Formats: sequence, structure tokens, C-alpha cells
Amino acid sequence: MDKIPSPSKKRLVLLERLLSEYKGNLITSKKIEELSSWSAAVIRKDISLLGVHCGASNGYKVAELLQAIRKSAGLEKGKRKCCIVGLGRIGQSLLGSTELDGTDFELVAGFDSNVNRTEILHADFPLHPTTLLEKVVREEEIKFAILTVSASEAQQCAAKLSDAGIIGIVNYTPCVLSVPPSTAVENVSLLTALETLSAVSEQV
Amino acid sequence: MDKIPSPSKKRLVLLERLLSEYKGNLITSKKIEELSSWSAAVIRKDISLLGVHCGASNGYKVAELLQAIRKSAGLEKGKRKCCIVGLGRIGQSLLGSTELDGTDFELVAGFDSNVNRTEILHADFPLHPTTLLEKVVREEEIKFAILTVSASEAQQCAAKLSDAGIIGIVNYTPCVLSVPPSTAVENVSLLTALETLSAVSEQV
DNA sequence: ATTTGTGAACAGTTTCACAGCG
DNA sequence: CGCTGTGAAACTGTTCACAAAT
Repeated sequence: MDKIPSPSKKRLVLLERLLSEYKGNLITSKKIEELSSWSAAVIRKDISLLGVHCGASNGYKVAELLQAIRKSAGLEKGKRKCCIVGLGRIGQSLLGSTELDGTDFELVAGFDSNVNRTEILHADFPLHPTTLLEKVVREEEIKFAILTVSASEAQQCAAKLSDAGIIGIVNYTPCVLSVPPSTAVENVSLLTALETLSAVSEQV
Repeated sequence: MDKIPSPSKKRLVLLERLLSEYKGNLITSKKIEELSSWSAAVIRKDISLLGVHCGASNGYKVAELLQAIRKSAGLEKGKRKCCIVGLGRIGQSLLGSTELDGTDFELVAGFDSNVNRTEILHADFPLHPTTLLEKVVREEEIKFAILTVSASEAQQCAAKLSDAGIIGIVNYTPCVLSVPPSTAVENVSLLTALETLSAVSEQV
């Protein structure tokens, strides 16, 4: 609960997803091993770090385990506000996405430096010119940003976002972002992902 | 070159991107620290693992460094074939994407279990029903897959892909995939990314 | 003088092995 | 008796500090 290592946190978040789709009241670490690519040992250790004791000789109680992970991951604190920065091809496709429906994350604003776009496009939340980014993020206390601008604007936007109090950036650009430690970045660009796969699977 | 730890490999791949946009013949580890979020020490260590000596008292020779990383990451081995599995909203948006233009990755096939889609949609490469997945992947020796199917099909497709010889999956679904160690997975789903950010930035 | 390159110390993670519990 | 839960061991990765290089 207090000081869980970051690799464990990441796995626990994925475990939450896995469990939320699992049909059954009980699950063993062995069964989780089968459904994921983690070892039973790592799973037991991760769960033990939560500090709850929801396991027994027949496995973990799924409901209690889910509850514990959600609490530890800071889900369950109500909706978490997100914004989209950059309304090009990828950004537009996210405007209409239902991927966050029913989750703890909520899109509350979109930004683009091209005022045409912010005026023409429509979404369930307001679209602003990028000049208002810092103001809106601060006022609305938005904590997460989805960065879908062009490579040339990426670093500059990332800096603005950190300054405005954003704690997490989902980076759809293939750029390496330089941000202070108070801001976390997840790189999800297709090209970055493919290159990473290529590098780690090189069996030289 | 031989046995580079995987975190170093991932950073080197990102460094390659950073350097390829850098204007200048020389760059110091201090400068890279500024442009990224890594320490100068970690950067020097990563580079030293490449086994080349392209640095001097005034910094690294950018061109030589780029060359060395590309070689080590297995880029430079000619085009790497990729396929898209799932032609729903995300898959379709990738069909028209220019993100891989000019890179070492090349889309050579698309798959969907809905034959309507494979017939109606158009791309610069052939679209097949998912029943042909294993056959086409094997024959064309496709090594990377972009998984954009629905959550309910994800695990089943991932298993087929591993069987067919795929070594890397870019996973756009929020599912945890169970694959053998011969297949690497990069999770790039928006929801997974946001949950990960939420978990790691919890300052409990 | 400044920066690389690197062994060695340190820190963080994973694995192991088994005591304890239902 | 099988499975969790967990210290301790083994391993992996990062930081440090300084010798070598130009």
C-alpha cells in the first residue's frame, strides 16, 4: 500500500483488468499465471505488497482482491479528468472513442493550435485553442493529458502541461519528452512500440 | 552488442529517435540528459554497452552513434513486415496512417473476422479474413502484428499470432495477453496507459 | 579542461523455498 | 495438503567516482 515498486504497480493495474473480466469467486496464483505471462511467484509477491490478506488455501477472493487493487491504484477516488492535446487524425479519432466509457477517466477538454479545428470539430466537451491550455488545465484541475500533436509541437506542449500541473501524459508522438519527475509519461506511439519490440526481440 | 539489458535497449531505441532529429555533429551526455528525462550516467552506460567508442572529450559523434544503435536494435536489416489484425475503428484509422512511411516497418496485410470489412475497405496491401491469418503470416514471414480487435477476440488472436511465428505484438486492446516468451508484447491501449499513469503517480 | 568509459558500490526486483494457515 | 504469504538469496539495473582520452 505504502511503497509498492513501480513494476509491481503496473502489473497490479493489468491484473485489475484481468480480474474484472474473470468469472469466478476464487482464483489461484497458478491460474493467473496461465492467463497472463507472469510467474505465480511474482503475482503472489505483488498481491502481498497490497497488505490485504484475501487468499487462502483455495485461492484469492476475486472481489476483495479487485477492491484492494483499485484502492491502491487510486482508482475509486472518483472521476479523473483528462484532456486531449492535438486534434489531428489521432486526436479526432479519440474524440469519438468509447474506450473510456464506464471507466474512472473522463475527457473534459480538447486543445489544438489550429482554431479552425476547435471551431469545426464537435465533442461532448469543449474544445479550446492551445493558448488557453494552461489556464483551462489549472482551473479544471485536469491531471492527465493525451498528447496527439505533431512531432514539432510535442516537447513544447509537454513542458506546458507539466507546468500546468498535469501528472501523467499519454504520448502518442514518437518523440522523447523531457519532463520533470513530477510528470510521468507513457509512450504509446506505434512507431516507438514497433522499434521497442524490434530491439528487445533481437536475439544477437 | 551481445547482452544489453532490456531497459537499456528501450532507451537506446528512443535515443535513436532523439538523435535522428538532432542538428549537430557532436552531442554530450549532458545535452542528452537535458533533451530526455534520463541521467547523463545512465546514458553513458547505455552507450558503452553498444561496444563502440564514438565519444571523446567534446562529446559523441552523432552519426556514428546513430549507426551503432540502429545496428544493435536490428534496424538496418531491411524492411520489417507488419500486419494489422482487426479493422474496426482503430484498425481502419491505421490503414490510412502515414506514421510508418519512411521507417523500417512496412504494413503488408490486414485481417478481420468480418468479411464485409475486408471486402469493403481499401488499403495499399491486401486484406484477408482472419481464417487466413496463420497461413499468410507464415508465408509472408510477417514478424510484427498490430492487434486492434475487440477485447473478446484478443487472447485468441494473440495465441494464433504467436503460433504463426510473430515475434512482437503491439496491443491496442486493454486486455492482458498470455503469450509464450518467444513473443514480446507492447501494451499501447489508452485505458491501460492512463491506469498505469494513475498507479505510478499515486503518491500515497 | 572537459567528457567519455567503466569497474565497483548501491538500489531495486525477482526468484526461491518453506513456514503458516485455512 | 495445497496455496498463500514472506523473509532471504540471487539477480538485474543504476549510480557513483575516477582513470583514460583528446
